[in-house]
Amino acid sequence: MSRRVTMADVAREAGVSLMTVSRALNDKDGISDATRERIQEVIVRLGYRPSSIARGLVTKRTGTIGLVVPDNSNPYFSEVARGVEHTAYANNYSVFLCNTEEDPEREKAVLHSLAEKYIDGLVLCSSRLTEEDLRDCLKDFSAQVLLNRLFTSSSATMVLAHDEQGARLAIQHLLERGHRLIGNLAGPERSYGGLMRVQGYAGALYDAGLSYEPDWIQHCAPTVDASQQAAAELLTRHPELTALVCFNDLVAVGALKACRNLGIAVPKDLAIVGFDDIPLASLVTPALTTIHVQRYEMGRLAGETLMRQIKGEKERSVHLLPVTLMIRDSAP
Amino acid sequence: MSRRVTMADVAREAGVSLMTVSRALNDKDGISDATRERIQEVIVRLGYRPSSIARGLVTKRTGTIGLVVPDNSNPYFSEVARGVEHTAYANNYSVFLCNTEEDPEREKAVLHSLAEKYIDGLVLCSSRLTEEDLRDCLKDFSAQVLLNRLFTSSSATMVLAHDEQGARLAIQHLLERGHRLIGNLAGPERSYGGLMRVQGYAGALYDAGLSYEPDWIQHCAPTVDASQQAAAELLTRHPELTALVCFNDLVAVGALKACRNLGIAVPKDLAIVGFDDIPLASLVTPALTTIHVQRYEMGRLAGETLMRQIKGEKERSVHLLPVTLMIRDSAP
DNA sequence: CTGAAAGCGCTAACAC
DNA sequence: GTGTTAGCGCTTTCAG
Repeated sequence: MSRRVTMADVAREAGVSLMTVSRALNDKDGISDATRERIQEVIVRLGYRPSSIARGLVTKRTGTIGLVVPDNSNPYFSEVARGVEHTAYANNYSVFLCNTEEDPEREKAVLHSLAEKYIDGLVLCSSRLTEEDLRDCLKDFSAQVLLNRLFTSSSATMVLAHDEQGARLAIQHLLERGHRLIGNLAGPERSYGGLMRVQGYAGALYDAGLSYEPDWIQHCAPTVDASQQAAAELLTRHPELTALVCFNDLVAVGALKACRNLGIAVPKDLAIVGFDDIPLASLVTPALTTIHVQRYEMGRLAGETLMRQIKGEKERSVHLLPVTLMIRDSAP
Repeated sequence: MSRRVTMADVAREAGVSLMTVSRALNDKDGISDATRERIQEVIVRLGYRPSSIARGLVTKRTGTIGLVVPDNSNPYFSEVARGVEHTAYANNYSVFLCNTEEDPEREKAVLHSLAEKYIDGLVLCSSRLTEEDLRDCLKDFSAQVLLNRLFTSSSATMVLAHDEQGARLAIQHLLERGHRLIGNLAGPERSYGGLMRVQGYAGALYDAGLSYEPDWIQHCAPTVDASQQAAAELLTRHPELTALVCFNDLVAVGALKACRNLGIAVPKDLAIVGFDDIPLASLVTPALTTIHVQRYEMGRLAGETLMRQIKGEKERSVHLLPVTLMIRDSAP
């Protein structure tokens, strides 16, 4: 590829000045229809592409945003990402996708790299950073939206699923079906969402005048394998449990597998409720009763919110997305 | 956020010239350790971030690549994306992620937008464009890797899964188990991978001295719902079939559901083989026998290949990734 | 070892 | 309607 064609080439070829080309490009007025068309023709003929790099240098706007997620191959985040990307595209923005792989060092690294790219805004998902590190990193960005994490010591805009409410819905559903001994496969110990979900579990039981054994709560990594083992331990330790709420659907599937091994029939012997409603949830057997989280909508909302922020509008700081109970076969 | 700190600020504060700061930044020599450290200190103190925009304008290298996929929420592509992003990160590159949503117009639009961003390279997945449109779009990029599509009239580098071989493995497995009447839920009619998979199906049967009815091949959209309906039609039309190979795992899951409705026992009455081995495959009941495609590795390889291309190395043009048969319960 | 000058491709501000 | 000048923040080239 030889030298790329520049605005100067177009100007020369069309017999006008740089400014006139620039105006034609940006649909500004103060230019006759004739020249506009002539320039347009030259642009097409030469295959000219304006350089958003050069433009960005002068306008201080790059037309790009950053999206940082723990792992794009996790269906939860890939769906969020699609929502963000969709909104960005609709607003003529491009998005940098970065995976942190749950590694705080890597998270800092990608945030620094995004800062050097002079992105116009940032959507940050579920950060592993301490509040201090986070504050330090975020100061490089003028527009930002935090997902799934409440960041108390900042005025950053946040978009959250109503995790606590979701857990409450799950418990209420089980209580209505007569369950009183409800275990909790609670996922990672230090996840903000996980914490809220445990809070909803405890709160719903408390409100019903019931209590739970701390030992009914078992943490585990949010994967099928880790959960399968954790579920086996929990259910062996507490065979009296008649129901299990799970951190998310993957964990619930692990529990399902554990039950199959232990000869526990779901939902007859044990009811299981998941969380998130990823596509998998409706495809396993028995299909999972779970809490539906609007992941695409979450990404979309984060994107829209960010776009408004970039345009300089004031934003309210917390958006709480409602969740709903999906009743399927694992806890009918 | 006030004005961002620039190299000039650092230079002034450190009492040196712009050039010296630039040299310190880029680890060039011709600068004493003392000044280097002093500059480093000032950089940290001021929170200076070099502008990759300004740098890009002069160096013609932006440190960014583009990744275009049909749909990032599809587990196939989200995994490919993770592979690409991982390699990019390891090479200090950032990735623009774009979804085309299978829309050729949108695909052209994102490619144009990426061209204006002056990305250093492009990974393009499974294009819907005609060869002519594609050639036209690709000429804006100096380094490029095409995924899952053979582009005959170009010297572009390509990374492909061995789709035909995969289909052959599936058929051979079924033949070994005595199946002779094998249907094909063949997915979208105009997908390159789909075409190759049908070719493998036909080829393997032909090589075994067997034939198949054209009517045993039924196309459908690659979703669970579309496939469920298509499978029901096919199996009703041809109850003699004893096995079914499917375009991908989602289609296979649709077939599984159709069988459940029709009272067909899998694998006893009908064996089913999927394709891709997405996480879902091992989690449904019965677990899917399927063809494993190394999606992450595909992304990684595409990324590595692109990086070498960017560095100016000559690349061989076609990388064919091997696939393997995963025997599970749907066709033991 | 360090600095001054020029320029990357574009737009903002002001002429004509 | 259109052109001229200056400059965005950096690196390259050439002097010292």
